[in-house]
Parts: sequence; structure tokens; C-alpha cells
Amino acid sequence: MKPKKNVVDRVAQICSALRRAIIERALLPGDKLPEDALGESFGVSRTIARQALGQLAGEGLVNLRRNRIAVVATPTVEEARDTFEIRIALEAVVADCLAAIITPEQIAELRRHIADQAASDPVSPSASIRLATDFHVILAGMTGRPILERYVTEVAYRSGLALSAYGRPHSNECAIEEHCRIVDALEQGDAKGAATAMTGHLSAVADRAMIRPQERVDRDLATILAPFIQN
Amino acid sequence: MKPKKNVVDRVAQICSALRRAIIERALLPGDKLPEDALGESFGVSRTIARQALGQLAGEGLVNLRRNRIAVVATPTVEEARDTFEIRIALEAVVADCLAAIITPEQIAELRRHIADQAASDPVSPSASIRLATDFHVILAGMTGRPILERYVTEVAYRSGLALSAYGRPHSNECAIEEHCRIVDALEQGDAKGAATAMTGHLSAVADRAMIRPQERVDRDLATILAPFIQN
DNA sequence: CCGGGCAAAAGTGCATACACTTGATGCATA
DNA sequence: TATGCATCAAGTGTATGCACTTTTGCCCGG
Repeated sequence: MKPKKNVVDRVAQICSALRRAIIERALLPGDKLPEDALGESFGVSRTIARQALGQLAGEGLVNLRRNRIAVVATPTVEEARDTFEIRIALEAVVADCLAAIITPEQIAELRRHIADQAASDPVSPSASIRLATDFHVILAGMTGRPILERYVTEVAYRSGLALSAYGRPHSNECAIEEHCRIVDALEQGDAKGAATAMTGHLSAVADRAMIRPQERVDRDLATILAPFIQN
Repeated sequence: MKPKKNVVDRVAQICSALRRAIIERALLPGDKLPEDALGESFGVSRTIARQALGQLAGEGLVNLRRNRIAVVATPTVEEARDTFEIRIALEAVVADCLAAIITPEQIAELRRHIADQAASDPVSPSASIRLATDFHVILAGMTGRPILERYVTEVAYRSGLALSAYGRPHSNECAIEEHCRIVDALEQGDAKGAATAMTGHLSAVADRAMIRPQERVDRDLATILAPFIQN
């Protein structure tokens, strides 16, 4: 039995690599994503790379323009704000829903996750950014609501991209402190408090951001992507 | 200048044709969508058809399984419920947001739209189903919030599919009555009332549905699709 | 009449080829 | 030196071909 991968696997793999690269800010808004370079990096043909780009475009992480090289999307400020407002609405639902059903084991898992994040290297924030995003994805997953999880995940990644475009570097301590408060409220079964903590947290993240655009450097795609390619 | 269409145009065209066919219940959950038949119907190669299917799969309207013919998705009851709950949360945001900013012209446009829907043929409900969905999409568009519009649209189509799988035939009068109440509240600038009317309406739609599965007949894809192909 | 298995048909998975578009380069000219 | 234009390289847009998988349908033994 050779575990030959199917399209959705291969495409999905490329997508998640690119998503990670984007929220970790290895790929910045405006970075070019030529199909053949992508295909070469991942060992597939343009066909597959193209499908991945199409999917990411659907998620708002990539911009496609006819006959032009695909680029990492540069959300407008309106889009960035909108993304956060939607995220707040959706994650309030998550918090509210979870307060009623979360188990002690799940609470423990969340605390462990926060601890991991607290332990992550503060000088290279990519890991802590990823873990901070994962925290929200994990929460959404714990609701057991598949569609909710999907949209929260998507909008979380979009937020990450917006922060990459407009955010200041990333404040790990705040995120950790605020994540703790969310978990505390969930542990109490306090739906209202959890929702408030969540919306407060996300508003704070949005407010901390939307400040200054980032400066750009020339960077090599293959080098950027290398650590994201699954072996 | 020949207006040669680009991928996103061609793919998008196929996608919207299929989306419409799905919410109008011309295509039912489980219906097969072979790439070549699709390509032939739309006059494109499998490559393009495949991209469209990939995109629709991302939107949850189509299921892809390796080496298998793509099919119109059959949401589980959990997914259907979840979809409606998310839709309620998002459209409550729409109502709340619109109450503050909607113009008299927009109110008039909405009333005109409702009148169109009221005038639609009651024996063949496809038009009224489409118009009912459009009503929500138009509302979302009036917020001027691009991402919100996008997600509301997507989730509205998903709801339509869920109703196709689990709903009873479709009650036009209820929808019209309830849409009117939403517009009334918006006209008053009553954000709370509009949000309540909206959530009430959507809950009612969800409740009217989720009753019985539909029986199936053998149908021919090309025939179904013909009226959806843009000339 | 009913499985069971095998071969053909139908369909997908993916790479590649080729036409077309765009952007860059360099050269000629003012 | 600056500007315009021609040419070419790089990249996308799409169809097609081939390998592989699933399904279909037929035939045969029971």
C-alpha cells in the first residue's frame, strides 16, 4: 500500500504551509507567489500550486489578478477592521458555547497550550504568533461545531494577515494574560464572562494593531518557504 | 479589444451557475458533478471545471473524495444547525450595523425586492427561493463591509443547501412577511428591533426546516444545467 | 435465479505543452 | 541624459494526454 496523496491532500498541504508562512510573517503582504516557484518548492506541478493559490484566494489570503503573479493579499484597513469585527462576533459565540460544555481535561489542555506559548522564544515571535492563533482555533474546535470551527479558523488567519500588514510587532505577554482570563471564565462556566473576556481580548488585539505599516525588504521565496515544506 | 475571460471569470461563472442551481434545488444533495460533463456544459476543459469544483468544495457546497465523482454536498444535521446558528450571529451584526446607516433609497430598494419576490410564481418556487436568499445578500452588501458580505453570502448559500436537504418545500409568505418586518425596523433605525426580527426570521426558517429528508428522482445533469449557463 | 469475479468503460490525478500577456531590458534617438 | 520602442524572457491561461482508480456490466458457475 503506497499512501499516494490525493489532490486535496497535496493542495491542502501547500495551503497550510503557506497559511503558516503568512501568519508567522515569513511571507508578507505583497510578496509574490509564482506558480512554478511554488510548485518547485513543494515538488509538484503548476497545476497543483495553482489550485492552492485559488483556494487561498478564496480565503482572502492571496490576491489573484489576471496574467499576473499571485501575491500575498494586502487587506485594506476597512477589510482589516471588518475581519476583526466578524471575528469578535464569531468567537463570542465560541466562548458562550464552550462555557456550558467544556471539560476539565480541555481546560488543562488549554492551560498547557498557554504555557507553551509563554515558554516560546520572545526574540523570534513567529512561534508565539502561531501558538496564539492556534489557541483560538483549538477553542473553536472544542465546540464540536464543524462550521463554526472552519470560519473561526479562516477569520483568525485573515486577522493574522491584517496584523502582519498593520500591526505592531506582536505582544506576547498581553495575549497570554488575556488568554488566561478567557480560560478562567470558561472554567467557572461563566458564559457571559468568557464572552466578555474574548471580545475584550480581540478588541485589544485589534487596537494594539492598526498603527503603522511595515517596512519591506527583498527576500527570497525558496528560502522563506524551506522550513514550511513537509518532508 | 476582445474581452477574453480570465480563469477567475470563467471559474467564477461556473461557480455562480452551480450555486444558483443548488439553492434553487435544481441540483440536490448527492447529485453527481463529473468534471467532463460540467466542462462540456460550460464549454471549458476539465481543468476549469475542476477548479470550480475545488472552490465550491471550499464553500461547503460540494464534496470531493479522491478518485470519486464530485457530488453536491449533503450537510449533516449538525452542520445544518451549525450553519444556521452562525448565520444568525452574522446577520444580527448586519441588522445592527444597517439600522444606523441605511438610506431611504435603500429601504425603497428592499421593498421593491420584496415585492418582486411576492410576485414570483408560487408553483415553481425556485425564483422565490433565489430572491429570498438575495434579500439577505443585498442587506449584507448594504453594510459596505466586504468581508461581512462575503461570509453572509457564503453562509446563506450553505443554509440554502441545508434547507434543500432537510427543509420542507419553502414557504414564501412567511419569508415575505418576516422580511417586511426587518425592513420596517431598519427604517425606524431600530437596531435592536431589526436584529431581533432578523434572528427571529432565521430561527423560524431553521425551525420550519430540519423536518424530513427529500425523496430522489433520476435527473440529467446537462438538462438541469442548461438554464444556468450564461450565453 | 443469484452471487462472484473479471474485463471494459468511465472518471479522476496530475504533469506537460503551447498560446497568450505582461513586464523588463536594451538600444536608438532626441 | 532622458525617452520611446522593439524585443525577449518570465509567467499565466487552458487544453490535452497518460496513468491510475473506481464503477459498471457481463459472463459463468452454483
